[in-house]
Amino acid sequence: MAESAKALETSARILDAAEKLFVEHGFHATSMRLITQAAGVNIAAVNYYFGSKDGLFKAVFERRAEPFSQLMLAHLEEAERANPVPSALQIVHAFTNAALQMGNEPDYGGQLFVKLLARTFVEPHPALKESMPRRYGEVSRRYIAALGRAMPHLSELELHWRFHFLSSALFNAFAGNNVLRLFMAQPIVNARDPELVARMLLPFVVAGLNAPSAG
Amino acid sequence: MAESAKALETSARILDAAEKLFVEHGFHATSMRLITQAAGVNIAAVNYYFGSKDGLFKAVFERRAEPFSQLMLAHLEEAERANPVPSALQIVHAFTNAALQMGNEPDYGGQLFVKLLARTFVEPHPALKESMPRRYGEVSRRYIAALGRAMPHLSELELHWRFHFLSSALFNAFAGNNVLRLFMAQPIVNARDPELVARMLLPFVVAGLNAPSAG
DNA sequence: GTACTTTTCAAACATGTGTTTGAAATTGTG
DNA sequence: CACAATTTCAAACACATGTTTGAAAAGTAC
Repeated sequence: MAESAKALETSARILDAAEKLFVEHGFHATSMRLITQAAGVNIAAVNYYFGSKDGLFKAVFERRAEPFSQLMLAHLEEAERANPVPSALQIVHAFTNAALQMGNEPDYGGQLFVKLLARTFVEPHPALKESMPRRYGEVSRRYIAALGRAMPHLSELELHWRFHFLSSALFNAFAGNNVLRLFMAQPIVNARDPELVARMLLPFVVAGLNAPSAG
Repeated sequence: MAESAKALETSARILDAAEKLFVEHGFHATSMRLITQAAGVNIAAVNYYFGSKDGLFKAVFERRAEPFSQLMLAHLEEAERANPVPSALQIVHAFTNAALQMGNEPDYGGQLFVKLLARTFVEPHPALKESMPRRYGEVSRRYIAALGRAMPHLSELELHWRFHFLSSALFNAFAGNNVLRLFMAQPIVNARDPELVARMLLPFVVAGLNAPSAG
């Protein structure tokens, strides 16, 4: 039962390298040899510690998933303590602050997890099908409920749509997926600076949330 | 120089199958054998007609890129004929109508191209680095300019940000990237119906565009 | 019908993939 | 120290990958 410091360090190094490479190139385009080489460990170490490449991906995800969900909840609860019925702006702030804090604290893996989430939206991985809703189901419901109190003119269904658009916008923005870079040779927006993204995005999504019903 | 009907049919079948599979599984997770099997052609046919897998991807993209950019331009120009200074709503309508029309006309490949675009935002392919800005640079500038006339209170930089958020939201929405499906077991939003998506999305993005400056 | 080009095809190519093996090295324990 | 469990490692495994080959088939032109 000896979990030596060295062993912990090895699996952590693998997780760090894999996280970075999965974000950069995606799951399929990242080979085991690339990961283990970047981590400076033997190629067999991944299977030794995580069973398989799929197991590694799941482990990479789960290391950040719980802290981030707790961060999201904590910021929402803080907003609700300050104001029993927080405004759309305050709710979005809770969301973005969670993402920004995740990016700032090195222990949470920088911006990487948010980027990984954004990637996973368009490239879902079977290994997450079960664990993610279990972790984020309640968080999502809490945010949607808060949005419902802030915008009572919207139906339950439309609230879900708004939350859908909100998350999509936030994660894509923070992930730095620069749509314009595909469309224009030299886009003048700098989608890499999270603080700037948050400042630019805020008025957009808050106004979107407060918009009248589609009817 | 004989371009027989059979040859045209073969390359078209490859393009159709590849387009569908690239959208479904992404570039790296789609093998040549899967493509050629789905198209009912020999595996060597891809290299014969398109040189390589990368060449095929580029060809898949370029078949739809020009029609879609022309559709986007045509709808914007139509809006500007009806009203010299179209509102944000009318500009977004031009955008969404182009996407919807692309989805409805079978000759344009259904919704597939929009989905492919959305995928390519997070998983850029080197083969498109040059051709896309050449095709969509002017279209983007025209839309941004139109947005600038509709919202004169925004700076050039902030206009680019708004257009960035707008395109991101539109493409992700139409691509059916269901963020909520990763977060909740049974999301009640149906992100697969383009008409419904457009109706739900419209008030959100229009209000977002019209929002006051971030200052 | 013959000569030529274009297209198809099965087979093989070299290389990359995730994974397993079994022994060596290291670490923890009595 | 000696014994056992844990961790590392080079090598090999079986298989999948994109690509190429060279001959057979189909099509075109005179």
